[in-house]
Amino acid sequence: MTEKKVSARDCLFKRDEGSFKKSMEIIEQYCREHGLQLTPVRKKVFEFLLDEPRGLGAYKILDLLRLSGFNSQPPAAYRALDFLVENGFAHKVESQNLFVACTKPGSHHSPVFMICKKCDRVSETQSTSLDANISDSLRLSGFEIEHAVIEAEGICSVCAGSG
Amino acid sequence: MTEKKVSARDCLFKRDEGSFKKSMEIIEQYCREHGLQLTPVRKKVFEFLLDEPRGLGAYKILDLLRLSGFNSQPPAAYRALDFLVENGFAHKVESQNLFVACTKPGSHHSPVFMICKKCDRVSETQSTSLDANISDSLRLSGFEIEHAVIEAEGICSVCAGSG
DNA sequence: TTTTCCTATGATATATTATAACATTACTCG
DNA sequence: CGAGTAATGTTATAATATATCATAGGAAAA
Repeated sequence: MTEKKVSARDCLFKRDEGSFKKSMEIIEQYCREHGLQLTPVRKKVFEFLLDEPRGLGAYKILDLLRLSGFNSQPPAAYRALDFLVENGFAHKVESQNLFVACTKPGSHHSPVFMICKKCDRVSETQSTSLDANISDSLRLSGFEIEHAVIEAEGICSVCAGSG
Repeated sequence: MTEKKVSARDCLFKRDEGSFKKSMEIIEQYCREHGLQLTPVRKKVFEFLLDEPRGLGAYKILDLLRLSGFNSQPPAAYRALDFLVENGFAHKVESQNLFVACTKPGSHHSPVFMICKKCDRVSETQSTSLDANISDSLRLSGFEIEHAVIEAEGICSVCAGSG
């Protein structure tokens, strides 16, 4: 109950510089190709998200923007987030009111999240079979899915192993 | 785009008095058997939820409580909702910040919701196979699920049929 | 019965999350 | 240039949720 949380810094796997850079390059290219403006604020917010595997709340992002020299108000953060989410560069984790970088930016999909209660890390899986399963199940009942929110809370493999 | 929404009142299937009464009786019995206090506020809130298949926000519930003669403040509504959710009598729909009565009160489970964008109706399914599927998929990746949020947005069969 | 304890509620304040509305800037394109 | 547009700035406020301390009321212990 009073067990101490594993901080992101302590956590075993660390987002390597390689994948970070790659994500940024992917969305830069995607924006060029689709005529989207990856403005400084938007790019910065995406960087924040890439750098924080536990996800970030909108107001935390606002703080970070200000620390980075932007003199922003709440709408600025939400607008940047709207842009990133609409274009498939980020997701909102509904059960936590928190935003994460997409691991497969630019592809529109209904992601599946695993949220670890110990280290707070949010992992996204591209669970095609899972999606298909849900779609099929609900479609049987006559429901036409446009978007699915699937968020599992529990203990990630790293924390389970170390606990 | 500008299509008019189907109001709950117009909607085809209507919660019949029978199931309403049954749900209330079920939780009354459950509370008796488990030594839980189904106080007036808690009971009233459950009634509100039973009566609104589109779900209710906490502050809407607060309004209804006041209309019913309770002189309540926000914590009163949230406490009643906490009680109902903790004991499996209601659920929170995370993607909508909204609460619904459970269709299988008293059984702890991870429900699956279908939220219709046209009529706003929230339907709960007891998708055991679906749950199992998700659990299996994620467990394969070493994640131990404690709770799953599964919420599908789309068009329900009634609205699809009439549209 | 009086005291104690626990649960629920009352009451006040404030935190957190999110959006509305209108003004301004800056760039493109005719 | 001038009009149109996309993005951002700015102010205000809405909507959702919780912390904290006070009070009440009933059951159980003394």
